[in-house]
Amino acid sequence: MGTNDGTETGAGVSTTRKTFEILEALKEEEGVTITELTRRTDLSKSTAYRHLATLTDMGYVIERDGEYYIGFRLVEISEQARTRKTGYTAAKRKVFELGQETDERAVFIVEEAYDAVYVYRHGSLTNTMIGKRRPLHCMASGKVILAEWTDDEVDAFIDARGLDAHTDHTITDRDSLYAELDRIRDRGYATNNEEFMEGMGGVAVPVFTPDDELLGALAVFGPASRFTGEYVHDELPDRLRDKAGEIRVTLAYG
Amino acid sequence: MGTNDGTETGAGVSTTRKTFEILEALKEEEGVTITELTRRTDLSKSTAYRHLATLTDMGYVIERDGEYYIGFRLVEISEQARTRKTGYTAAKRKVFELGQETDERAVFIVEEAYDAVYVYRHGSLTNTMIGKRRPLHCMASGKVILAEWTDDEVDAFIDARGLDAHTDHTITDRDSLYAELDRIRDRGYATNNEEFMEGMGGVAVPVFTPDDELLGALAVFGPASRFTGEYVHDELPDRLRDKAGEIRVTLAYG
DNA sequence: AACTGTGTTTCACCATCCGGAACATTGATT
DNA sequence: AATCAATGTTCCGGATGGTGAAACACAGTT
Repeated sequence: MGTNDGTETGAGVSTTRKTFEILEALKEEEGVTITELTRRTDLSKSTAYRHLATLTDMGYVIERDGEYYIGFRLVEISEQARTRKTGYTAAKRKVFELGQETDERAVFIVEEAYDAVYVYRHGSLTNTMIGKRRPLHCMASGKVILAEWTDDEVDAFIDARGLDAHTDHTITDRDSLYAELDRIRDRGYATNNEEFMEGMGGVAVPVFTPDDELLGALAVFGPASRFTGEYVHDELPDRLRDKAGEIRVTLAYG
Repeated sequence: MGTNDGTETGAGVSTTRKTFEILEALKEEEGVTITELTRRTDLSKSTAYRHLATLTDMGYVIERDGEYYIGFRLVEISEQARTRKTGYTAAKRKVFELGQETDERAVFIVEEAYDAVYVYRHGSLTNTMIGKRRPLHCMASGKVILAEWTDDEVDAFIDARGLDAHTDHTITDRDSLYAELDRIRDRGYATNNEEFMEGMGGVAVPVFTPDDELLGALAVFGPASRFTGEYVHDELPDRLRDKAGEIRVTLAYG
């Protein structure tokens, strides 16, 4: 209500915002000292100190040699999101199998608040990526999810988030997106033609529960040079569909 | 300061405590409604409402059909803990290999604030367990970590947390624990003889970085009936040691 | 010994968090 | 339809307690 200038203040508890401002700052670095934190955020030193004291006291933040880290107690809370639906944990195993069998990076992705969120991942050395959020319209997984929505829902998404270009190949207008979604509904799988990042390709299929509720998307991705022809249009979609089906079966029968 | 009765209030930001009281409550259930939350916590309805509004606005909590859930944005933060050290992510892969090769439940465990914390896990259908905390003195993994500590450090742990009995087999006195730790240092691995839960056995080895810093522990566990004889004293320790060594090598050379 | 950069503590002010109660809304029951 | 119960939402005065500036303590450096 009233003027809505610049930064959306949002209603509610501003102290809580400060707390999470600190946690987000701790997330970025390996280990942060108090004064470094005051530099990065616009909190006063005593405020940062008091908040950190509270967080370490509760165990959500760990202090060692004057440096502060995110503690594992937060993992305990956040795991609720990843294990909420039994389908998610079923997908975890399939992601690993996919990664091993195809030798590509494999992920299970879910939509939340109009973002594609990495829930499980396999492949490559680093597995930083989990929890990261990507725009729906320029990911194979995101498009495969959008393809399951009604036109109204897709419209609402476009209105809320827009269709920003990430590369020259990104779909940036409404009609092209609708055409693409139709093609995806036809084929049963989506591809990513360097739409999010130059040189990166991918394939994705939707994952359904036994009662046909959309659970998320299984996807593999890698260098666009390799993701061409029947590999990307036959072999991978088949394999992905198999795994998605296995998740469904797992959910139906123990 | 002053009277320190019952619940340790601790110093700091009490609003933040309320926020996490809510998050912890959301963690327990599949989806919580506001009034249910006020029942479970001793927060007034308007307070709960205001906090939830803030948290959903920031994206840490998701609201659907009047029910509130932990959001994936918390995962993004907490992953910092799990990917902080490259050794952790190296361990992730080895845990999975262990699980597949041995067909037992395999875990990578780390010590934090005198608790054994599950960081990665493989095996069995549910993978709820990640982030969970266990007492150090009655887990194979915990004892293997204690065995790397100095006597003073172990004493401090005992003074702080005690040696509570979880089963008839739990080590509950200081001298027995010291004897056990000596045996572990000798052998290079620890076993769990139904010390945490009746009928459950396990084996663990320490994981070191290239510069001999203790990273955590690799462990497998399962029914005590199967965890006997040379399986638990030769085969599994050998296999675990191999994997721990591979983590070390991975850290040393890409 | 002076100095710079830390972490820690104190303190008075006033922002803002709180809880009760009123209001809105939904859905069930008669 | 109308009543009722249960829940979500908003409002508001009041005091709780979070806040920033500044003082203090401490370490390492020049």
